[in-house]
Amino acid sequence: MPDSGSLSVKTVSRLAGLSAHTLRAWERRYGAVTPRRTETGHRLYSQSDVERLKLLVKLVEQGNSIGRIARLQDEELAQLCRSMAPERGSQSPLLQELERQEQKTDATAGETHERIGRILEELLDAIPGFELDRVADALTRARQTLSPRDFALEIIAPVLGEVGLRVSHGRMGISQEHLLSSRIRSALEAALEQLDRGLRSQPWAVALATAQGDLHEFGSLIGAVLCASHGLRPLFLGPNLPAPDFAEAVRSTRARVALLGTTPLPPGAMPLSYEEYLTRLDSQLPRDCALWLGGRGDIKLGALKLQHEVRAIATLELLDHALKGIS
Amino acid sequence: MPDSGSLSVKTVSRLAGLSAHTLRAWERRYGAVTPRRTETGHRLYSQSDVERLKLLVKLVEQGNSIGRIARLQDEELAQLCRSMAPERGSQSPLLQELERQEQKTDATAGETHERIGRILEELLDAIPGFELDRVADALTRARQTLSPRDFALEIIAPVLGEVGLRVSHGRMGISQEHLLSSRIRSALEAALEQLDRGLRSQPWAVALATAQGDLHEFGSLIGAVLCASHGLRPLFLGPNLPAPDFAEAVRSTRARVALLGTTPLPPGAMPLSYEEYLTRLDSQLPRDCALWLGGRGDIKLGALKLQHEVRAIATLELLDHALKGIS
DNA sequence: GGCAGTTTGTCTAAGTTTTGTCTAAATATA
DNA sequence: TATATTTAGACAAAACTTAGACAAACTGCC
Repeated sequence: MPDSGSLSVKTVSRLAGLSAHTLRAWERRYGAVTPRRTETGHRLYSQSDVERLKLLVKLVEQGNSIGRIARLQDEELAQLCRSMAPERGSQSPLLQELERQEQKTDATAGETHERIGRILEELLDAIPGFELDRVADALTRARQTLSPRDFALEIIAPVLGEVGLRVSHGRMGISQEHLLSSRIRSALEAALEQLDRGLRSQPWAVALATAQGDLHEFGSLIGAVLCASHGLRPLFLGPNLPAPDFAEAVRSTRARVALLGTTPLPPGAMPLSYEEYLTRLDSQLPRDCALWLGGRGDIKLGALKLQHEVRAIATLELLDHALKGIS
Repeated sequence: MPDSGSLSVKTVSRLAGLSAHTLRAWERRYGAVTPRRTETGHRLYSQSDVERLKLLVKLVEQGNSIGRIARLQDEELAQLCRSMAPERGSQSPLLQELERQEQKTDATAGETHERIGRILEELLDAIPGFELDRVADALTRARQTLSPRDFALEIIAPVLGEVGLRVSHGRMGISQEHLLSSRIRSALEAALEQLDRGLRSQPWAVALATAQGDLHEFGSLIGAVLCASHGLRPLFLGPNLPAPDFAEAVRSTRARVALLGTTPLPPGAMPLSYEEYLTRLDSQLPRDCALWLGGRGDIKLGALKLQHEVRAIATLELLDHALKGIS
């Protein structure tokens, strides 16, 4: 029985460093610890009770309120204790930021998943009632807690998928969709800008766009975030870009990859079919620039004779992997 | 709850280095941080709140005014902090102070105009060569030096006008235009979000959108920024919104004004003409909601018999004035 | 330079919540 | 019997809340 010691109130009070009165009050009011009892009602504290109490005392001394932390699990207490530790005085903001990023990554995998689930739920829950505050909060929180890559892949992509479904089933209005899209786009752009600031002076690596008439920009935008996450400086040219302009941009910036986002579109939505668009793009693109197709656009590559080798990358996960390969 | 510390006002005041009074004033007046609350109303600060506050304190000490920086995003703060830092270290505090005073006084009214001119030039100069870094810097600087209203009216609107001219004259490529638009939009959205955070809990005042088929969103977006600057909470629904959805959104949010952004478009660009669109919108809009038309769309109002009184507001300056009237 | 208006830190006042401490009476232990 | 522990409840200090006042400093403007 290593952990079932039988320490009395007085002993524990001395060991943990608080009065017996307080000790009992903490138990009565906040359930800070729940020692075993003798048949006659006397408390029997264990060694781990003492440890827990010591931790609580320490945290309270650091300014936490006992009523708020008393019911936390041991693990949560330990974590809180760790996160309270860095109380170094005047650090440069840069260092602070780095530290914060470290803190982010040190969340364990399991927790991350749970958190992602919560954020997803929160987002999808807040949309129907125009609760933009909650949406904004959830997005901000997600962007602060997760890496840009995870933010894009684990939060934004699923949300967009679900939104698409709901809209097509009539379970979500177009105005709600627009509102959410707008917020999501601005969050993605902020993430992209943030990453991009770290890639200045780097050469442009991947140019992204969608074809003329294709207004679905999110695929490319997430693609750009992924590129930047892998250290490949993206040139996000937005949706609806004519082939000559795409080629010209690639030429001017000497990007190594041209990534065209594609979507299954009804015929006639685009002034040129994907096949026609690709033919033109192919002929005007520099020789040493790779041509990638992202997304699930309906394209018959077989019939085309293109100079560039074309690589089709259907999903964002595959793109993530492909980028890992060339970075 | 990984990041949801339970720090009290007092603790945070000690950690961040400002008085509890000031801390609350910053929250009340500028929304510098928004801690969670207990059921009884006591504030619960998180560790990241503390980080943010430390940053704010530092920036305020360096001469920034809290009212201007309190609502900036965390990253913007970090960036601002970095950009304030450069020549520190070897200088005496006295010299720093003198320098700061110089910097302050040299920003007189007359120079605001000159500064606007410089930023404009910088922007238009950096675009042709894909110098996105300079573009981003200029935009960030503009957004930090100017009020959101001035930023939108004095910088963004003229730039967009000039860009439109250049594109139509073939003096600017479409890819450059897309790149710039994307940055501008994200800057405007950031400004909007920043303002919006100060308007939470306010009722929705103005709903903005453009008609189905009209993809020009900048007018409405700037309009939204103007609304927010005047304390009128905007609901920016984005471009390309069908009339029923517009009306539904207005109904759900009880917005007092529906503002439709319009543009002179070639016939056939929109599935419904403005006249048809307006007729539908008019019939579905709540009675007590005003209907405003922004921009220079070509609309024959005379022939229409609408229930709502329609107010046409051709320019952003006029909109600014109209908003002043109802705020 | 002087003047009106805004910004901002500080403070007061009155009321609520949290929390450590204590009392009283009953029971247990040694 | 003397000492410890139990419960329930009382109490007050400390801390927190909001609303508003106020003056110093800063702003833009003439």
